[in-house]
Amino acid sequence: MTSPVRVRFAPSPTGYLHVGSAHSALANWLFARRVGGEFLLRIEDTDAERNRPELVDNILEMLRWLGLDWDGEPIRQSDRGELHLAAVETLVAAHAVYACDCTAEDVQARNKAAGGKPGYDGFCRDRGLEPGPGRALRFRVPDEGRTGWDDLVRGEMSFANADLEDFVVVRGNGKPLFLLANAYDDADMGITHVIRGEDHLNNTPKYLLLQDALGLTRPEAFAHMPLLVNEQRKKLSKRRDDVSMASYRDAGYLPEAMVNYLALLGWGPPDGIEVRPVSEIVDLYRLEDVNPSPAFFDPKKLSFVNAEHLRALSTDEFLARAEPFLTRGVPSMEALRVLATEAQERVRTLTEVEPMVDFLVVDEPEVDEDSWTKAITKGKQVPEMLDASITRLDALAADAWTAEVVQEAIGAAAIDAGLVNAEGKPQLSKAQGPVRVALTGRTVGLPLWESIAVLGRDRTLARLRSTRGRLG
RNA sequence: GCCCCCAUCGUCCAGCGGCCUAGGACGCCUCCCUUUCAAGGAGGUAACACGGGUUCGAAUCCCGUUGGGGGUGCCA
Repeated sequence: MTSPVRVRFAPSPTGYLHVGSAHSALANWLFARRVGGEFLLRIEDTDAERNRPELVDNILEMLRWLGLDWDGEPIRQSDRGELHLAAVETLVAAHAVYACDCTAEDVQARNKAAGGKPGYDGFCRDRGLEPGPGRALRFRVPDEGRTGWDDLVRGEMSFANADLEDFVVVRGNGKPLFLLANAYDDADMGITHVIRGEDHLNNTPKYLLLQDALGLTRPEAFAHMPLLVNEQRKKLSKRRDDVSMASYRDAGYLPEAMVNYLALLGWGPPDGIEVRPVSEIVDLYRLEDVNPSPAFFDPKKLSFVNAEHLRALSTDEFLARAEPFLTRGVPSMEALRVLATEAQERVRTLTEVEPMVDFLVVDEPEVDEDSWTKAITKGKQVPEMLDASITRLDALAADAWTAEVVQEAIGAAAIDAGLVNAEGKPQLSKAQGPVRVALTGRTVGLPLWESIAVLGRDRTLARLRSTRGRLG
């Protein structure tokens, strides 16, 4: 009987949660949820210099937003200092580490003299220095043999010990380093599968050697996830790529769409259906099926996936999600509901809802210059069309103001204005241009008749007259 | 430099020795539908990096080359 699965996401609060870390977190979460294991959170905040506590809040907030719920309380690595120190004692007692007082400059100078090879040269290995202030502790890496592991994504992996340098485990100030804290905590917390980014691949043999030296149980397996890269094929970096999760949330992306898209990076469902509920992805996702090559984070496809999820929402749900993005005012729910399904079909992000419905809440529509040029300045029979529209619509009773009636009126106006085709039918395509710009300020938007119906008789006529007035 | 990883359309994924004249998706292009824009429908564009093996047979296995990336901290 194998032990129950337990995985962890171990972010370091040195930056906001970005799509790359979220991708790793997701792989952990999907794995744990499918097999009924535990998904733990461990904040790796041992570097006091670079830690920003407020970033922990951001990381937790974004994980919650994505729906990647974790089990138990987040563990702070900084609370585990004593355990790490005890582990250091074990290493010292076992002679697995030795003291070293070389400075980085010393090492570099010797390397230069020796032919320019970077890395530690083992200078202090046999000097028998006593551990003490200012002296780092280095791990005595075996000269021979290989250290390997089972990698769910990449198969059997192994490194020659001879290629590993004697890495530092404890700083000169007595503070244990990431490698030690990480390897120790994973074992101590009973982590069975270590799922992380490929950038940790080179750390893994050191990690394993450390656990061996401490007499700890190694994880059953690892999974080194493909890196997410930008269009230059470089690892996504928070510095140059603006990939913070919060910025996507604020740009109107749905968390389920983000999760869906992230899952598609390095993996594809067996039935080829890419856009689907997260619950289905939980059932289908397999680390064994993850493609090990780096994947480009494609905003265009994210956009498509988001649009699909947006359309799958019920009207009420769509409105609820869109509401926080209506910063210029929220039209009445009755008004919104009429246009909601139309808007839902057209937007790719929630931020795109506002420009489609803001004509309902502003006093005067903001006129888009290009739209004005296109439909008014360069339009045909514009004054005639506006005049005819005003006449026809003004003739309608307020209680007969429906999309159907409005459509008929505009059609009649088009005929009045001479906008007819060979068969004498109104050219609605041309006729609606000036009217749309007069009412919404733009040439593109939601279906006009419905928009007019919702805008109401008074405002519609007022805007048409105002625009007609501008033409002189 | 050294170590390591990766290598199928522009992008993501499928393919795990014959079903491949390589499939799906995004993007892009054309057409249809149409009150604008979308959505939808129908088409189209486009890839196995290269060279050696292994095999009756290779996109699939092995080796090399090339290319890309990651690591190489008393950061995580």
